[in-house]
Amino acid sequence: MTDKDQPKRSRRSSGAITLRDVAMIAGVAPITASRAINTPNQVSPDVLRKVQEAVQRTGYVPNRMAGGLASSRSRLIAAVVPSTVVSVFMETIESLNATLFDAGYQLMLGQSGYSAEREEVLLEAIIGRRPDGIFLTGILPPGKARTRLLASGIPVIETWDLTPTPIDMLIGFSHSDIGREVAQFLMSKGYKKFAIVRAEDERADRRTIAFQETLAQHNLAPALVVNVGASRSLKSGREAMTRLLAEAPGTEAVFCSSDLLALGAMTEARARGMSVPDNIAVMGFGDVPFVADMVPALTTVRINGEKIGALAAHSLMERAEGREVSPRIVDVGFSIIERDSTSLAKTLR
Amino acid sequence: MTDKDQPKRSRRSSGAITLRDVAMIAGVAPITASRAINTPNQVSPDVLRKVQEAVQRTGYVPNRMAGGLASSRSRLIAAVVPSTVVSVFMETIESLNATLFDAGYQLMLGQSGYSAEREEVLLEAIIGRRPDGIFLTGILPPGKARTRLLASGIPVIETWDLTPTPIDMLIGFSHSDIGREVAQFLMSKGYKKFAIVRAEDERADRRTIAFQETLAQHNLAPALVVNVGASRSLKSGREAMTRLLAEAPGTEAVFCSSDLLALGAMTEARARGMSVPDNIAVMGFGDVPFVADMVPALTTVRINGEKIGALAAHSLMERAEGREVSPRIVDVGFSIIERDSTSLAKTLR
DNA sequence: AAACGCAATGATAGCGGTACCATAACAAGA
DNA sequence: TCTTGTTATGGTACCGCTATCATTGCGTTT
Repeated sequence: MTDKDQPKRSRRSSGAITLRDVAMIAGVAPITASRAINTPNQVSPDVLRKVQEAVQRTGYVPNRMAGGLASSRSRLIAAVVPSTVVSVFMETIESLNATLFDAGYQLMLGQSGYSAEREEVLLEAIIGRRPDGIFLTGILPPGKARTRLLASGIPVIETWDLTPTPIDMLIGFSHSDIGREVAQFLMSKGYKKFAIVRAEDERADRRTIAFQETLAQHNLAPALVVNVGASRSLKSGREAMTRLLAEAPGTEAVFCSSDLLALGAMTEARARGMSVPDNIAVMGFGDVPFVADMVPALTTVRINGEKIGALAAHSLMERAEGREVSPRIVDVGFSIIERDSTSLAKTLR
Repeated sequence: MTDKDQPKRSRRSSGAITLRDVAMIAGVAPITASRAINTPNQVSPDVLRKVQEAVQRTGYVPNRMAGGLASSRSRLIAAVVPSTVVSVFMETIESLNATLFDAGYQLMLGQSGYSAEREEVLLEAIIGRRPDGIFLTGILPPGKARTRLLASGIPVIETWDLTPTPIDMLIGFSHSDIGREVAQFLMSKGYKKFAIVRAEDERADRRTIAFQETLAQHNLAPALVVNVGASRSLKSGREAMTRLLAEAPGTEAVFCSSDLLALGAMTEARARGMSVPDNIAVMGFGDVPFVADMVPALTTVRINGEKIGALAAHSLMERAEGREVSPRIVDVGFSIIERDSTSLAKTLR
């Protein structure tokens, strides 16, 4: 009796409670039950109560795949990050996800793994889900993936960078500005001999170039650049510092591509009996939460990842609901957080 | 002409290329085109070629919502994490996602934010998407959410803990074992006066209890326990160390609930002119990548998060494809990684 | 030659919702 | 009293794909 008491259910059915079941129990048409659930103020209080009771009793959970198919609104937003373990990106994802969730959207997560090839397959998989919006960490260079995305008509938001020609929307900041302002900041502290520890990354490239240009404008020698490749680990920072001290022992200040690299540089300096900042100043990028409380506290560049996430969520939802967003390009800027790792070295005072 | 040349397309259509379009161009029935795409060896080489050409020309991307609805297989896996910025969890998510993606599955990410209430809403939203599987960080206590999940019939995998009564499947390790073995390890190094720095968390609780029991079995005084509440930041670690040194100045070794807390404890100790491990030993939990290369390198408990993620992915996919998984409960264990922060203190030698 | 098996293709009917249009009941304005 | 408008409800036809069950054609078997 328990197994066969619903003879009308086709063998294709998933077996779960459907809107039809709820409607039947409530004694209304399926479409009315749908309205009671989605737009309660369009139905009479009596119907509302009956439907809610039926939902309670059955434990009905609407099938969003079906709803999405019927309405061409998936209430799904896709986000692409290079890696999920880099917390500087995940701060943004966390706030993106939280904002979306509160508005009834779900987040799909994709990892591009810093590879263009993988990113293309990923984007195809994403488009197949028909998300209402796509969040990209970084900007998408011209190519097949970009064309696909453009053709899909899905709202896209690129982040973490600035370009005059985004696919659609953009929330970011200028890496050139950062390079320039960091150089100016360090010069203003009295340093004159610089080094840069950087990862192999197009954005780090632009920061480096702007940094060097600024030095040149002030007639200072170019900074020694140590490229650590794809690795952004603390260990790479230590190795970079080792190379740096060998090649340019007189370096007074080091600008690192990430806080972790900076932490590595500081660790190596200390391991060699040097003091930060008394013998060498170190500056990071990202303002990972814990660098504020280390000794010495790290001077770094802070990006408001939370703001990027929340703004992106709102923009995407606006577009998903058919409204236009303006401006399409938002520069959220950055701030240099001055802490103890860049006090003017005693020996130079 | 460009706007009106498809008079048969209903105004409800999303306007995208559909399987029907591809089939028409290839000159076959929609169902044949579907087979050419999904099970190519079921069609003739001639049909296969024509369909592939049509897909190429149109840039067709199958609508997985429709496919999922028709087949009751969404090829979607949902993962729930307390927070996305805690890299110890994200290491698992990264490998889970990578494994799933290679097999054609997508990942949906939800943040429970350590709150039971929010988790319940989240699970309802997840069930609405009809994922083929659900990955949970931690185990779900009895309650409404657990009942719902059980009723949904969706394969569930709980992780990061061990219990004889999982909802469905479980991949984890024993926190009691950790507490015991860490105590034994530290005792074997010659330490006798201990402290524990812990977050407010049921799992930390079990580690603490086992730790204390082990001390008691060896007739040692119980460890001083400093509870830092919900915060797992470096700053909390520093504050905890401050309290600890005030309340139990003779402490020889500290076991911290996370690597970040351990890092904070070490920072504070150093800031007070103490040496780790010469004056006090510190041990962490999690083996975050960078603690191996700090000075001193941190002794910690390593969980193979990557393995948990990959195993979970395979188990969930097995179940999604209708096969059984055994055993249902897997203990992946843990390892104590001995580094420099727990060498026997000089003063005790 | 009849019967059978098998591979390739197609027709049909959903999956579980919502958009769109129709209808009924009743209040308000002319 | 007769429109007209408004509110609440329902009927129908899809959304874009796949499960299921034909059908066709052709080589094999006996």
